[in-house]
Amino acid sequence: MSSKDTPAIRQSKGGVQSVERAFGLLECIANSAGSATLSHIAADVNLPLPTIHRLLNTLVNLGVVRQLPDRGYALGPGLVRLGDIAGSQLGAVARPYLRELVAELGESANVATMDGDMVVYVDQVASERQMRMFTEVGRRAHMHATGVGKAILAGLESEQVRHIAATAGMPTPTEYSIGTIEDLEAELGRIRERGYAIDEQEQELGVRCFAMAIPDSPAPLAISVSGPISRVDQSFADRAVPLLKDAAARISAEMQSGR
Amino acid sequence: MSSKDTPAIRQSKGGVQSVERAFGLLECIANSAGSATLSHIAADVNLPLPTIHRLLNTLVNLGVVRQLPDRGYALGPGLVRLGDIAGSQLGAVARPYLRELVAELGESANVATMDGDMVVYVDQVASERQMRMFTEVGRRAHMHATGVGKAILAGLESEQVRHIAATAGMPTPTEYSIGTIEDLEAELGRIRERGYAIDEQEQELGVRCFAMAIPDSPAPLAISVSGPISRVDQSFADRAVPLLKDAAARISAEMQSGR
DNA sequence: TATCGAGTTTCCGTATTATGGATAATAACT
DNA sequence: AGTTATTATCCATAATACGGAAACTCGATA
Repeated sequence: MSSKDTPAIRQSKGGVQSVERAFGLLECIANSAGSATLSHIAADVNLPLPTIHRLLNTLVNLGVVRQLPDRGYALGPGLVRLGDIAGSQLGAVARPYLRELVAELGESANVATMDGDMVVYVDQVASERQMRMFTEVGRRAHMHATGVGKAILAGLESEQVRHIAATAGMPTPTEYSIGTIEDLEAELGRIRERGYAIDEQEQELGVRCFAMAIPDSPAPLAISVSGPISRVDQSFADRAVPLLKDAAARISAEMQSGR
Repeated sequence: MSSKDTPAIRQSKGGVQSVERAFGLLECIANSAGSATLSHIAADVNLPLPTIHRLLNTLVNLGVVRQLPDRGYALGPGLVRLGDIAGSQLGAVARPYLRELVAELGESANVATMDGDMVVYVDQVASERQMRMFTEVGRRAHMHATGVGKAILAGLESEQVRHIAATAGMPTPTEYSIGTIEDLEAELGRIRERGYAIDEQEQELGVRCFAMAIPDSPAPLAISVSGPISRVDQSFADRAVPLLKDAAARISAEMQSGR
């Protein structure tokens, strides 16, 4: 698991050193499932102990890191709050359009963004149906195995796609999931051609999903509608695709205008 | 809305200045719904423009802040990731105990923490039932209107409770919700006496919930089980309360030991 | 229970690093 | 086009974070 890839701490030219280091520590703790001890952290990031200790103290005072009774460090509730707000703000623009989609199509709609090498669902409007698709907000999933993920990947360079697949791996949650880079690239080609992605029971058996990337968004973003294959069929697609396209364009426009 | 309370940026003795400032900026952006412009931020936190600009640049490079086409700043996807991990790590300790609760009681179980003046659900184990309680992980709710919230409030000072109620407000989602500080304090008294909180259709009609705070946890934490009033009745309570109590104690113990 | 050692925390002189006034560039407004 | 408000860049200054060394704490071992 712990690959050599640990990028230590990236020092960009005009950046504030201590801030970059602080987030490096957060990343490090995030990667060490549960808690991380001071020396454990010191082994990952390449910094002297006193420096790490001082930074961590600052973060503890800020509430973004908490120190356990055994002196280990873990991410704190302050981050939950910020992350939650960040997610809702990302999703806020899309929310009304998702509502429209749900109202017109009767199936759940989602927005997701790419973070690192995975997709994170940032908002969802659930359908009123009894049996409905449910995706936890904040949930992370592999890009190649989701509609939104593939839609986003289709907008990236081939090189970047390969890098993502390499670092995140390509597990196959179902027998329909894409398992090789070759298959993925072929699929991305089809997506670029037709303008939207289909998740054909690749994430979960019995679930079909139509997804589309938001063009020119500040952060990579995609929307989708999904539901059981019995309801989400060809005639559903005929209705859904134009609506998705329209929604994506309007969300994009609203994002450009800044507000 | 914009009260004088803006604490600017707290400079604690042994803290790293730039890191504290950086998180001050994040807080500021979080409070300004949507985007915040450079000068808008400068008005809130009391810092010269170049300093803010440099810090923001650093944060943008780190991916925790994104800059919109209109040059406004908003929280970025990096925070979604960190917040998500922070939440799941907080919940990770509780997860196995939640599973036990669900297995024994057949209803959904939750963990929530307090962040600022609201509760945030950090994890949930859903029951297998068709009709089940569903709470989105990461969702925030008012303290006074939820079982977990009231359980946490019952462990705080009266003064702090009043402060929270004042800042967050006391909306009443249902006709059963608590609407005044007086009623809330009386209810908290009852909770302290009996040792657990009941949410009696206060959050959503038809839903009853039993909640208990985790004693001596590093961050305020509470667990709960909830379901439709038809199933979650007195006999359910008789079975649930001892189990809740036991689970809370064991989670507490595990948290103390650090791991 | 005494001794040891890994891991953690505090101290403080140093120079590296962030700082912010001044200025230039850019966008918004009239 | 002229003007103002806002944002971005420079760079000399000293304040700030830095990290070597040493004290301390805790847990393990004899």
